Amino acid sequence: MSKRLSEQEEQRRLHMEQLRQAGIDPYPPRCTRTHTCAEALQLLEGVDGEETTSEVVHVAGRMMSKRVMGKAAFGHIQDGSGRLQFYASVDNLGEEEYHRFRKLFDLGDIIGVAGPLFRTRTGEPTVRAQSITMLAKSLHPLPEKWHGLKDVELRYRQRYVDLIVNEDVRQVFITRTRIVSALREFLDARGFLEVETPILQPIYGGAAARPFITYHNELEQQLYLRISFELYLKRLIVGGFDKVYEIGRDFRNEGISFKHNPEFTQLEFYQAYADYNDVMRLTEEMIAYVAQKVLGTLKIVYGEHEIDLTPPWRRRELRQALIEETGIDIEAYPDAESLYQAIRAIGGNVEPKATRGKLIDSLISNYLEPKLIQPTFLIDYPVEISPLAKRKPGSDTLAERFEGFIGGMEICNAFTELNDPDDQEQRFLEQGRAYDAGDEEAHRMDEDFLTALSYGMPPTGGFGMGIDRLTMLLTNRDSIREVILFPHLRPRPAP
RNA sequence: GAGCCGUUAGCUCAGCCGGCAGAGCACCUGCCUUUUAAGCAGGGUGUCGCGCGUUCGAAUCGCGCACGGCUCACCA
Repeated sequence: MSKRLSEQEEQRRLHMEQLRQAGIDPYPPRCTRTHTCAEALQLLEGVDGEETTSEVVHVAGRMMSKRVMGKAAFGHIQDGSGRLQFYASVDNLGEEEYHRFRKLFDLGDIIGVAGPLFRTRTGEPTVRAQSITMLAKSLHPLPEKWHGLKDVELRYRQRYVDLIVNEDVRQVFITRTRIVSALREFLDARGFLEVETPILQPIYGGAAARPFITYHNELEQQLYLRISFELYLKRLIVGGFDKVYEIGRDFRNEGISFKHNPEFTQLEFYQAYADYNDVMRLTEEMIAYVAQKVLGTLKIVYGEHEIDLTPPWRRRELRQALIEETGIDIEAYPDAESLYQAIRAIGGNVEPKATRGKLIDSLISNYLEPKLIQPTFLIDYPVEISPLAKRKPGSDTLAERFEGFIGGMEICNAFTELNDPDDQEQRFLEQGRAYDAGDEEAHRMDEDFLTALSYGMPPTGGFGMGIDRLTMLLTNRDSIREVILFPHLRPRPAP
């Protein structure tokens, strides 16, 4: 511990030492707490004037302010329920305890305050402290009380400090938890069974992404962190669970951006005897339910937009939407080369060696996605970029797939699941050829999954949604890092 | 991966056509028994991200590096 301490850190360590010399443990094992700050405030509800309640409350929390006026002082403590003012004075505490508080208790310390409640002459509910105890000494000064902590890097690296001083950040993460709860409520109420499937998988699949690779020593086996839950949840549909869902973490070894984190939280659900039309209806109902439950409204503000989540949402055929927005009819360009030329002709900047599927995807993300502010389902995607979706009846080229967009972001992806094992095998083989041709994100062959399908999977509708992005929408945040408690950053450089 | 911007006190930020390191909050000393961004008087506590260079002299100019942010690429 040769780390240089700042003046303020030295000061706090000195205060801690002085407490010890006075026989006070700066980190006592137990404390007395009878009320949270919010519960204490409730006690004064309906009590008029400066009347003092006779009941003594023991509250505890982090000291966030301290205003000393000679022989008396005010301060606030903050716990998980809120803030509460306390009043300390020589009269109530006695000389020794008052001066100990005044000199040795610093902003940020976790303290306990006990005493009756009263209102100050400005009406603020306040604990008249009969005792103030140290519960945990804080050895670092808190960020500035008025501007809070703004440095984005510090906010992410030391999220706990961010949470202490930035109330709006706290609220975002409380909202996030409520969103997840509301999703569970919605699905549980409809008979969905929540399950847990492997995170370590021998073959990754269910999405197009590069995986994280790891290794099990005992099994002498290479394993992948899952990029989706899809293939395992479908095995459960084969097994006879007609409605299943999972909420958990996916891992994709890809770039980081305002809407991408290497690990992110996904909801997937699968419903037997349903198709993508059923799933669309369920989706808009589910999002509306969550917004109503968490925000109390279906009209949300996202950046400069007001978004109305009221069902039904607009359905647009992907092909038609692309014609409207780019003039390009993808059906007229059956191969990568001709589509590439068409995109170049409208001034698009695309990779020359991209596959046709990737070209279509870049059209979607460059020309459609940013414009899809109000909730919209883009429906009927090309089969070649939908290797797990069932073909649309009467079409060789389209699959029964939709993606939901809100606020210019892709929120979810769903389809009528492909349950024909032979067709699925052919799709895997095509994907395998793409992989061999250099597409690292092409889907891998999964024999075990094919075996499962060959036992017979009922017609099924499936759905996947990024919960982080949904949280961004419902909390009006413009970066995924603002809704992930501990986003990934490069290691802090050595000092 | 590329371009642009940023990194100065514990925090929020000035200073940047080279010339003594600054403010507010926080902190320290003193005063103050109903304050709440308490107040009054005094005190600057610093590896100006790191390294190299230019210069009589670098927080300031140049180059390199690190970390972060934004945009783009990538992410069906």
